Amino acid sequence: MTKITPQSKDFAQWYLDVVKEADLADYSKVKGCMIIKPYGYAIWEFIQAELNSRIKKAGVQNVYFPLFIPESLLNREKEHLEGFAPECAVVTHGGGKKLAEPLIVRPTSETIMYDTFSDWIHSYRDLPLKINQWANVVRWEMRTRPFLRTTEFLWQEGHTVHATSEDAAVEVDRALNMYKDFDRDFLSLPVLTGKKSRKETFAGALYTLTTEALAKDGKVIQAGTSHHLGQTFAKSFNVTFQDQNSVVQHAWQTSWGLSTRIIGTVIVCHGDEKGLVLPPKIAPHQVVLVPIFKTDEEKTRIFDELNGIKEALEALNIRVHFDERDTVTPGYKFNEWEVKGVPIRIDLGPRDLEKSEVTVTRRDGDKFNLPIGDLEQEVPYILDKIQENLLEKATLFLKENTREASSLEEMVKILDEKGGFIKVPWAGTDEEEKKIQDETKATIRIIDPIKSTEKLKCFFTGRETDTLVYFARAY
RNA sequence: CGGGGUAUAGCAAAGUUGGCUAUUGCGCUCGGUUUGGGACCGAGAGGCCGCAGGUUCGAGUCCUGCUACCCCGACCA
Repeated sequence: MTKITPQSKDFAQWYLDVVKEADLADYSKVKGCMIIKPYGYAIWEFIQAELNSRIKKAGVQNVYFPLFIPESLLNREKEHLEGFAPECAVVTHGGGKKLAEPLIVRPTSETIMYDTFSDWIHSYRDLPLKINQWANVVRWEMRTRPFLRTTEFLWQEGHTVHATSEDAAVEVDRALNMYKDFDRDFLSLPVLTGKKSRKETFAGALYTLTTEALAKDGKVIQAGTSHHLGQTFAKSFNVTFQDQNSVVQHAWQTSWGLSTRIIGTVIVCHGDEKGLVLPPKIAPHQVVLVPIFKTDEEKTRIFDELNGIKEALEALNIRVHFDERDTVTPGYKFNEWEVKGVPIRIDLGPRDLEKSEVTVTRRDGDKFNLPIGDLEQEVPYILDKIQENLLEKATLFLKENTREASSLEEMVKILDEKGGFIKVPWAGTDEEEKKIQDETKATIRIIDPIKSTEKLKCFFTGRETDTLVYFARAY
């Protein structure tokens, strides 16, 4: 593994090294597509399971819609089409024959779902409709990186339909807060949340809310989004209902999603010079046991002891892996599990055994000894501590790297030297935002939901404003 | 799609003005010694030198074309 820190200029290389050495994913034969390997997929399964349960608690049901979207359906909503058409994969042949109508491999499922919703929804009694699907989508991106941006990726997409704009807005907020809480509680990731600027809003949406995380190289990454779709799609797809007064109305819709990119986000936010660092809640192995011995007699005693520890910890629902391999040395194992980000390593050798102790190494810091008898009490506590500590460190990093600027020059200076978020008063137009992007590569990541109580001067135009925005360079 | 770069074993590389059986390290297999921070010795297996043409007695090496991938931009979750 290249010995570069996540803060260094070679961050891109460090990232690729971590993905490879931690055995998360491989390249495939198709450019931009990746093979998610067992260790990486296990992480995704923990993310899925937890988020799925939170989605269901919100009264949302799972469904599955087809991979293919008839071209005419995608064309139905103009803004949406313009946003996605350039990056669509299109199937023109099937069964050896040219198709009468090309099929789009879904880049997202609004169009195919909403065409069906128009059949499902007739009355206000059919609302709200809340569904979600776990699926793969394809977007023909020009530049890809494992997890952070791949041609095909996995995600969940939630889609809800409501009778009023207010009801839809509540759902948009709920989804955003679900992501925010999930990121914090489960992934130890603090995120900034707020509205996207018009330029960054989802194609066809009224407005887009987002969660933005800060990577260790000072760049920012969109981790999950929630869109208020207004009645745009409802009008294009005839999603209508009769209200209590027998009046036919267009419905109000939302969509929200979180993808495998979140794994990349965990890597760039928690990783260090030794490799991956996993929050315990998504670690495939929360504890790895490494035996150290010379003689067969020692091996027998140490294996017995470790098997006992494994059983005791597993009874507490802790995911334990006993590394029994005799083909590699303990030193090799130490490094391998560090690269793979395992939260706790427990070593047991003859010296420890004599004192009825084990050597415990925390991936996020200390190494210390513990009496074997204390493990059942201590290990769950240490796992919690690691989960908390990662959040604390990331929160501090986010705080330290969120700065203010009073001019464009000052913003660029900070971005060049340190990166991070730059909080500024803003009254610019879409064109002025584009101009800043062209000159500085920074975009408005979020508009602060909290308005200033006093009048401020826009850092770029000098115009009066009460709006604050966060600029950053993003992935 | 623009700019730059690279294609030699699973991975990383060397290969001189064209010359003999294509080399080295890591990894892999077998045997032995090891084992508290990526062990050591010995013996092996593994190659369409990216693809297609051309020049030549002779091409990994020179020429032409193609393709793929990587990096930097534009596009994006």
